Amino acid sequence: MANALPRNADVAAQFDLLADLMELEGADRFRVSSYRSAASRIRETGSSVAQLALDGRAKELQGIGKTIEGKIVEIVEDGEIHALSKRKDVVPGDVALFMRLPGLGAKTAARIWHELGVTTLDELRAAAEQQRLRDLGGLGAKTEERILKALNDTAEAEPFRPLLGDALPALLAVVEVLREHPASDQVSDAGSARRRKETIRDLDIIATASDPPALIDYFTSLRWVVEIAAKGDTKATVVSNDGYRFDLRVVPPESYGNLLQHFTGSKEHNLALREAAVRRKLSVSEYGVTETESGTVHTHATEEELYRFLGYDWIPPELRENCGELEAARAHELPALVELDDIRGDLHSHSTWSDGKETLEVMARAAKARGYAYLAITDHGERLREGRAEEQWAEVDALNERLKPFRIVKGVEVGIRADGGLALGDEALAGFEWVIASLHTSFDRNPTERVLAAIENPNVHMIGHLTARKLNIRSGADIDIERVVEKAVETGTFLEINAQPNRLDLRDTHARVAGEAGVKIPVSTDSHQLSALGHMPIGVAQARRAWLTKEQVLNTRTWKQIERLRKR
DNA sequence: GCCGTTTTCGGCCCGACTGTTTTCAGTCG
Repeated sequence: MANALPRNADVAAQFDLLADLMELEGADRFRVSSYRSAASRIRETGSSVAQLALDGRAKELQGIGKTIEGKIVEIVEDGEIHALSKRKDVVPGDVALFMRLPGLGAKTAARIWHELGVTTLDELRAAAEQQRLRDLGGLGAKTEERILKALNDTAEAEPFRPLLGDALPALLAVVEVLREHPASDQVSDAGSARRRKETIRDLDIIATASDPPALIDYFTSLRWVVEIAAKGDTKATVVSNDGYRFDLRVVPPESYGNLLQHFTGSKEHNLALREAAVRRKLSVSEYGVTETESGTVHTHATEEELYRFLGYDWIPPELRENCGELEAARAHELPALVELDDIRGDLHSHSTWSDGKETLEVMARAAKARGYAYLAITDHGERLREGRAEEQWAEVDALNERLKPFRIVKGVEVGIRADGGLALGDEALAGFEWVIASLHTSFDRNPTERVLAAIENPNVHMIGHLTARKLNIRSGADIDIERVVEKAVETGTFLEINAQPNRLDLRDTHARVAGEAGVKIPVSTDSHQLSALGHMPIGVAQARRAWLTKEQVLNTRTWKQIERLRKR
């Protein structure tokens, strides 16, 4: 196997660090922000940016030009950006960490370093404790306190971000409750949760109201509120008993569109939107759009009006990541994204025949009650040896007779072993109607090669949760998405979006690469219990973030249609 | 350093908050 190329996340980290070090040196702020925006573009790109740079094609990405492409090649060839290696020799290691402390930026960090000679976090703590920071003009007691608090918080820092699948139902429930209050008019979720990003920090709500203080009062007195972090006439922040921070902003109805758009983000989307507007002599803010020359301010009651005023079609929140949606919206070429109602069945689930909590019948009836036409039961192949598969099929046949026209599909999920083989032999697999192959172990052992071998197996219809990542727990196998997608297209193998809240795997960027290449993508829940069937909406949201249409999502079809698309 | 429906040069989002200040720089989202 060839030397693995650096991952996008590692490439991005080098540019972020380079930006930090240059900012500490007082470099031109636009150069610094170029590196930052390149880092974020690299992080959000599905395919290997290192490979793109080697092919001379990284320049095609927004915000990456000749210079940065060259620096990516330096990473591939020498392990590190040359300019970064050079600066690391100049700037003491911890000084860049000063900047990570909240409220402490490059300017202050550089002054602490240069004027006090403080170069480590320990020295910084000592300087704050000994009240030496206030010797610097512009810094006072408050700053010292804040730094000490930040240093203590960092010690127990958890990188944990709540999962969309956990937080979204809570958010939507609060939106619903606020909608029902007599003082409210329009209420919407906003922020990264509205964009259905896989993890979130705060839960944002935007509302208009006939009586804003009444709505704020109601919001802060809901029974699950355990802390009111802030409360004013138009804005409040509360913490719920399950630890989520909810932010409610009540805004004037005439600029509801402007504010909802602003607070939905993303930052990158808004930045690009505003830069494009500036070129046309318009200044966009959360309060409206100002004509720079005349000073005339236009407000918009809806997002549709705002986007139309700026020359765009309305952009679904899931697409607002500055990954081509603005250009597409201007050209009226946005895709018609798949919707939850398009889903006709679930192709990945477990029962008590393996590690599921519910019987086959309970799972099937629940799927039927959701309005599905079919459910693939895909218990682990390791548990269906020695005649147990045939026993399960007899039960399936009997149930199908009773539940028709609903259909339980005779499926199986087989592990891809460390040696690249599958947990069941070809003869056993051939008996199933629907075969999923998934990585469950040894994620570091040639994961791409093993997945490619599974894809080449004529009995395997779909690869489950491609990277096997677990959000907040492990980053998942380092899969060469390009090669996997190419092989999947060639063989007619499907690549799943697994809707489990801590998987969402394919991730959005990988699913987009796969979809563009022509892979059909099933969205499935991998349910091990009844409630998990309810994760379909976040799986569909993930598909929407990947720009997928109904046509590109496999299980918007009847089972008969899927049978015809399935490889032989 | 990037980028172009006024530009291959000369620009580069916008506003709120904070702390330390008498008018603003730095930081943040």
